[in-house]
Amino acid sequence: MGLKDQSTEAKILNAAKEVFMKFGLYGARMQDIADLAGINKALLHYYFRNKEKLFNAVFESALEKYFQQVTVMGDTSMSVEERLFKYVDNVFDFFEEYPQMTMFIIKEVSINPELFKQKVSKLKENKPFVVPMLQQAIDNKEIAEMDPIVFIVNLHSMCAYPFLGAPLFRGMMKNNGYDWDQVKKEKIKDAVKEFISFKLNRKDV
Amino acid sequence: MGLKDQSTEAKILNAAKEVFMKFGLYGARMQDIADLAGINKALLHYYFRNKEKLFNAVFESALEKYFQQVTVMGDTSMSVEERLFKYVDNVFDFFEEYPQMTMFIIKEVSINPELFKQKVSKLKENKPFVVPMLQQAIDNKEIAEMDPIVFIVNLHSMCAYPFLGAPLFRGMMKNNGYDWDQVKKEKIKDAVKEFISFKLNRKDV
DNA sequence: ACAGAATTTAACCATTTGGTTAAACTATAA
DNA sequence: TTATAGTTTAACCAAATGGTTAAATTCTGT
Repeated sequence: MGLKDQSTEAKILNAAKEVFMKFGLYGARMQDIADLAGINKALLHYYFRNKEKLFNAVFESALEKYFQQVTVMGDTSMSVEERLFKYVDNVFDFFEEYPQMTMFIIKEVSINPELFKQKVSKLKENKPFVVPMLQQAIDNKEIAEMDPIVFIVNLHSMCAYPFLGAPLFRGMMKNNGYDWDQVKKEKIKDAVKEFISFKLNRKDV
Repeated sequence: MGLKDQSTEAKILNAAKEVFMKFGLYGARMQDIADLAGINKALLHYYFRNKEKLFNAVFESALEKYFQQVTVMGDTSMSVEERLFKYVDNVFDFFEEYPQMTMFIIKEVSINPELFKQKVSKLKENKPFVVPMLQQAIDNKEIAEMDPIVFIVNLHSMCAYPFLGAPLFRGMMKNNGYDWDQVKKEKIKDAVKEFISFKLNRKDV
């Protein structure tokens, strides 16, 4: 590609991201993407030969961003608890910025599981995943006994679902006089951290 | 409608449910629904005049089933903890049977928030929602102090996300030699119940 | 048996959709 | 200036898609 053509290609990718995330591969319309990018269809096909290629570009970028931000946990100088707190902060920041991305990835992988096999393999390789860190801390008696997989899934659930289910929660709470996005921002994260402390420090097993 | 024509209409609805849940309103193809139901397009339009009407039938039925099963909690003869355990059992059963339904409802409401306003109002009216029960138990000092909304959202997150994110979890765990659906079935529910006990019984606040 | 309703089908139709083409415009480097 | 590569557009095209029509078949009660 050229040098200063940042603009048009970026506009296309941003528009495509928005439309694909909302409607998925089959539901998305190339015309809508072109309109949103402020160009016409032919130019769209000039940059990305077809729908599939454009979708792949969007999906890969989404997946990369997702795994990049959702596996970061601070450095080894911190305690396990601090690192998990940091992890939660990262996950929340990510969902705040890209609330639809998780849903998008899940949906598309669910429709076409091949996507996962093809795209994720290369990403996960060199990532310091959370589970080994926990297992090591457990072995060292730094933290309480637990199943690290179950724990990390619980943790991730408590972070992710408030954003995924936001359209429902918003509707349900509005009727009861609550503002869901307010509750989410102010209270959920604290509750998650409380859960972490509980699980790491409990003495009985 | 007729009397014994259960069959065709039911076949259509089942097929439509499957296709709409997978691809959403815009992504779904009427031809695919007809094929899956084993009939042709014209018959499809004979039963449901158009795509929108068919979608509404599916969506309403999904929403109804969802709220029906996800608000049931056993009777008042049980303790709060028992009722919440029962609630978790119900939620798990529901997700086991209709793993895609939550995602479907969230997605469609997210695309068209009007859907929620229109369809949910009538359903939520006469349902004994979880929050008031908790608030009352807190007031009576039966259970520990807590924010019932945050609690119920945490709880629901821990139940729902393992099913919603299953396509991702499956992929990620398979590489590490775990079987996600096994883990989910055997361990997650127990962890959720443990969480309930922790929150209800803790003395420090 | 038979009239009328419900059910089913094949053949169509108009619009939408993904994609192409060829021509025009713009920057740029020699 | 001018040849060249990169960029943009309007006009098209074939296939897919939602939807219709009219005729044929099956079911129903009388």
